[in-house]
Amino acid sequence: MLSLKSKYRTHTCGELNIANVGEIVTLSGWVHRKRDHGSLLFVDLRDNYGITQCVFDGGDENLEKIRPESVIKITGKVVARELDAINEKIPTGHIEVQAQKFDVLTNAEVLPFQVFGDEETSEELRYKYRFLDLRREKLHYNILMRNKMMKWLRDKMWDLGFSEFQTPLLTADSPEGARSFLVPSRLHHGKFYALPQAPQMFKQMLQVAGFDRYFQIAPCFRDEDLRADRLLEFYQLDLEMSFVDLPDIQAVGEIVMPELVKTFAPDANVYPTIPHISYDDAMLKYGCDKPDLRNPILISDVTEIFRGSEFGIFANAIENGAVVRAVPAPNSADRPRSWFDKLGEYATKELGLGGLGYIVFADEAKGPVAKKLDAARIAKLKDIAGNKSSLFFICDMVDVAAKAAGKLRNKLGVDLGLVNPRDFAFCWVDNFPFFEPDPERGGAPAFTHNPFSYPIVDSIEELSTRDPFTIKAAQFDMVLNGIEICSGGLRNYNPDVMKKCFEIAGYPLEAVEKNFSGLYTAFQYGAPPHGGCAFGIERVVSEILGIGDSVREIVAFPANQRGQDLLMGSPNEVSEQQLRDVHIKIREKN
RNA sequence: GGGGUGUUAGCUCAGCUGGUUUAGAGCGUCUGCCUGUCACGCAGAAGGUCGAGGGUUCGAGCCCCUUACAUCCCGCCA
Repeated sequence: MLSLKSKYRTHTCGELNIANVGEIVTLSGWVHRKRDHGSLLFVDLRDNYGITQCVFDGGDENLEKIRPESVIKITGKVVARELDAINEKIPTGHIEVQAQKFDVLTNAEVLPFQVFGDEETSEELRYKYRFLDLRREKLHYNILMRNKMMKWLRDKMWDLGFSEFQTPLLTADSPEGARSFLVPSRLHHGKFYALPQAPQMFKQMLQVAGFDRYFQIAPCFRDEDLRADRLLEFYQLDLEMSFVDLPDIQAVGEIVMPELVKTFAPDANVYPTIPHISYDDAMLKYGCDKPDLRNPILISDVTEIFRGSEFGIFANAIENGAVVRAVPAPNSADRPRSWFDKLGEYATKELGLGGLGYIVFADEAKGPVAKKLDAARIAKLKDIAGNKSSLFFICDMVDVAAKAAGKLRNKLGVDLGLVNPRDFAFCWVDNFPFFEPDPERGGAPAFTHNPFSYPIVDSIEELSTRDPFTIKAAQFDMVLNGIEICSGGLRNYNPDVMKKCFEIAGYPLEAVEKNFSGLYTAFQYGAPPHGGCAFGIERVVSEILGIGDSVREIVAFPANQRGQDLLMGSPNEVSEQQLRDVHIKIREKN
């Protein structure tokens, strides 16, 4: 490693210990904290590597005036602390530097918020002064951990035999998926580049070019509204492989992801197996396509139990095509009435349901729903719930009921303390439908995922003749603790199959050539069967660091929720000349 | 595009049913004191258009309307 010594320091603020006692050292760093005792003054000096206490015996008027976060250089002698003065909280706590002289390198103004401590501050202020925010212990640590994980992932991919590539950032807009960021072209009047939503077509092209195994830690851009778990620009561990089947691709995730978690979260309890769950099963049992397997609650379909029952609201709705989903709440029978009322309020307010029926199984079945049901039906429901538990019912059309049940399942998991945050449960979700009904086109088939994935059929004949809604995609997601961390699959590398798929999805044949011309052309000249996937770096890293959804906590310079960078002032206006150069005229706001 | 929540000192927040004179607290800042602190301590001071505008009222930080901004969610998206 390159030496950290310079004219500013002989050591860092994190390395001095009892072995250095007696040495004359020079340290440089930020004034983390001052404790002024008059003619005795303590300064905690901080740099990237740690904190060292420096003592000024006799005081110093100039130093007393130095504000926190000023940068100073101190020279002095390392001395052992008295036994009762040792600070076990920091690695340098057995020594201190008896300062002999100091220089102020730069002064700090009064701070907009404190670097020391962990007082909460608004995002607005934190982003405006991100350089201060990044000095704070937690964020500084997060960023460094992210660095380490990136290197680990890169090394791992090399070790697994992948080659690393870079692909263009100024590329062509493609019609699928999210909205692209556009960059106007100066040389080509009225034309635009698009920033890639993912290097999808390039990585497939590299397969056609015969590179066999590709990876890239790729920047991706999507011009969509933001959330806590979404960024305008984010990174994917993107990979693609030739001559593979689904398990060959998934093997990468099976090897890399659990090991990454174990390496960087030594206290983690990583579940030993990674189950495969079909999309249909996930929607039924977990009420979403990204189940959190740490939560033991399983949703059941109880439509048949309520069909023809005395509970008229449900029975009638079932006759009109609704389903009933049951969400058990283990060991909740002795919860007070208010607990159930609050969940009812959650169901109507947050989930938009008409109400939330439930039965409490405390030896007897209790609640308004139970009164309307006969003993046989009650017994079946009790089998699902278990004694000392309660069972919540959601009755609606299948999609609505499934999703609402999923949200209730998540809420119950948290409320009942069933989810351990240091557990890490991976799963694969697969067997996605290839087509879904498009309501805007009268329920005609449309691509469910992207048009790149391969339909699971044996022949073009089968593709042509089968009910399109029964066809599954060679496509999978990897899910960690209820977070979708990866999406991938086998690609549609066969031009004839591709054309047929577009035809079923209602596109004219020319659309294939127009929208995917590069790739479509490439496939005319011998394309290997190939597939791959991409892991969302920020999501994985934030989950490992235990900061959950808030993906911006591991990005050094994130945009705020409105896509602005308050520190650099982006997006900003440009000069008339710059607009002219790229042939742009700003429209009136409409 | 829609909805929830919020906006009071530099920061984090309290402020009751609309009525205690000068709107409070902690942290920070400034001044003074302090030789063993490590969230140092003690004494004092400065610091507020209560987001903005309008309305109701004898009286508004508090109620109503408009608006701006922030944040979270839905749509959208990975």
